[in-house]
Amino acid sequence: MGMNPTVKDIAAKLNLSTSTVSRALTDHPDVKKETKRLVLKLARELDYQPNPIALSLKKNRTYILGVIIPETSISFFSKAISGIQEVASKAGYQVMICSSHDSVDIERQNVQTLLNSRVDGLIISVSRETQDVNHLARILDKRLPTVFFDRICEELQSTQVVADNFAITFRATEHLITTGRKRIAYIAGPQNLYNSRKRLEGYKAALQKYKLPIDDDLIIASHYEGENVKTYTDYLFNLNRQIDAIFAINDRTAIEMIHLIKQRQVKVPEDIAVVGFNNERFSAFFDPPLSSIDHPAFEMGKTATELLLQHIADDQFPIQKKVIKSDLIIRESSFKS
Amino acid sequence: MGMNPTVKDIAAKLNLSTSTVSRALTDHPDVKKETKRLVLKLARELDYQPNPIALSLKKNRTYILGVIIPETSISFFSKAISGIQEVASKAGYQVMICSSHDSVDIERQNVQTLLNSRVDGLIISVSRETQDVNHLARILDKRLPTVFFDRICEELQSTQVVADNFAITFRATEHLITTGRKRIAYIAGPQNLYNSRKRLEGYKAALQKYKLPIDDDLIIASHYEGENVKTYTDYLFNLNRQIDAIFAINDRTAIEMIHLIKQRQVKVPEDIAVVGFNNERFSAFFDPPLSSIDHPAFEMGKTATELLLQHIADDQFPIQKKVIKSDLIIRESSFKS
DNA sequence: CTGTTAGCGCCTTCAC
DNA sequence: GTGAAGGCGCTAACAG
Repeated sequence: MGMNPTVKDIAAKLNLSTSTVSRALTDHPDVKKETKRLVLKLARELDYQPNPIALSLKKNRTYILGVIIPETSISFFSKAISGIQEVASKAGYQVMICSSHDSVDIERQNVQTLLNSRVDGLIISVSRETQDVNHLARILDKRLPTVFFDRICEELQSTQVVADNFAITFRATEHLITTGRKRIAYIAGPQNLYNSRKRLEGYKAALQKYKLPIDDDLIIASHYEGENVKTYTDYLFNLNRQIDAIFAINDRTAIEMIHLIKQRQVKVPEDIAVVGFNNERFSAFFDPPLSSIDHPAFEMGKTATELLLQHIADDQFPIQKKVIKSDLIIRESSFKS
Repeated sequence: MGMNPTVKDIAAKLNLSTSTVSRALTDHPDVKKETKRLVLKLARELDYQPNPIALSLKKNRTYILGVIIPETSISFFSKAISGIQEVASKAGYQVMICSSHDSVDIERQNVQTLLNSRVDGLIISVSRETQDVNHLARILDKRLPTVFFDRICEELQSTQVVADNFAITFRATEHLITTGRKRIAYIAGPQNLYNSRKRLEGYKAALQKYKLPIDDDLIIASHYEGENVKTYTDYLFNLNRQIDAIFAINDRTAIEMIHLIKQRQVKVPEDIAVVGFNNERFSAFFDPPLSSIDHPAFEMGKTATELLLQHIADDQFPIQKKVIKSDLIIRESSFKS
């Protein structure tokens, strides 16, 4: 094994004490210029790197941030991770990521794992199953700096970073209404998730504003990644309610629905307008190009991390609720001029 | 701060020495049953968790695996990460991920960062820019267990996990040829990457087998994520070579090309057949559904990690080269029955 | 300016 | 069975 050199090794070769070497290495003023020069020279030659484990033990800080998200391979979260990494690494922090796979049980384990690892702070987006939040409350009790993002827990007093869920679905629904749609189906996410609730509220509020009826039959509570899309689609057509628009909780669902709608010889957007959510990289190239909502994943990750670092630096840093703006991208699936 | 209890704390409360407590906690045989019971009980009450930092310092192992990949948010790599995490966490390892953002300079930093963090092993997929591999050779010199996957370095003597790049492009090209295509354009990845080279070889070999000419004008060396797709497409049409098929290095490029081809009133697959690479989640729902190659990302991540863990457990474990099979998924963009 | 001592939390001889 | 001592690598307080 190419063992790493230690302060002791350097001290021995130079006939110095470890303290002097340590001081020279950390640029302490009380070291003779010549001594410092020698130490630094040898350190470079040996490719000395301070052992972060030893430093952690001493300083009781690991310079590691823990992240708990439902799934690394979901595009929203993988982009958020990019944002988290960017801010963290600039600040000299490492990141340790755990996926809950949308299971509370695994989420509980993740919390335990990261607490055991003595991370300096935590960034969390809760699982789809999370209702009981005791394991999360425990973190806050320990006063470990923590930021929730996207899938937050409203009942927990902590810093949060969310998208403008209500406003953006309101705006997208309004877009459908003002372009002449009247019976707009809504494929909702699981209603225990903060996001999904707020988004559904935005949809309903827009209908109300324009005095359109809220028809519960047209609201489908789906799972996250568009399972059973065929079932929903068949259901909507069998209703015989002459729906003229569909607003889906994610692009995956929207795209599969368009596929199924076209198979029925129904036209998009002429007969049915479709809007998705997430603005996936491919959505612009569909036929027709998919209107969607740009969910600011990268920026949410960045902001969450910035806030977390401030909490770590200052334990008096006040709790914050940050809202990141989403963007409605109108393409041909919802409106053809 | 909710300070974590230590062995010392438990020892003090029980009027025992730290050694005894330590022994009780690690289930050492030389401890009186009653003593052990008391220690375990108190440990549970205080929610004692051993400090992994201290353990690391002692054992000179961190139980952390380092991962260096080009970009967390590219779907292939985010799926590979899932596979890595799955195996690692089952074995009690944490994972520390760094993105090189396809830059050698950042990759060098990543190596340094992870070496400094004293990870127990390393999983690497090199950046697009990586030509000089000194920084990677250094890792092997240190005898740090390391596995390369997908984007490997052929010149480095180390364990590797790759897809059957040659075989699968050969097979896809053969599929195009046997369904009647003769002038097949190929959008290649950067040729310094192992994958891209092997794939291009597979394409050429298939043409040769069927005695079709290799026309360099039809081979375009692109970047990873389909930049300049419009330029390539215009170029191919302006060639006036009557191309009847396109094999693209990724689905993103394939899909955008189909979009552009359709705008020219040219039909897919009747006039031009298209095959992509990666089998993205959306590709089945395009119009027409995209033929693609299923690149076994998750499994490659799993396999790489399993091999790494074996290297860590046994430093005599011999170097391995594993090939994971890809799958050709034929949909309507390449063949309509 | 430099060295000695002590301690971060844990485990592992060695001694009784 | 149990305790005391020492050390993993580093730094900070205390002496000179």
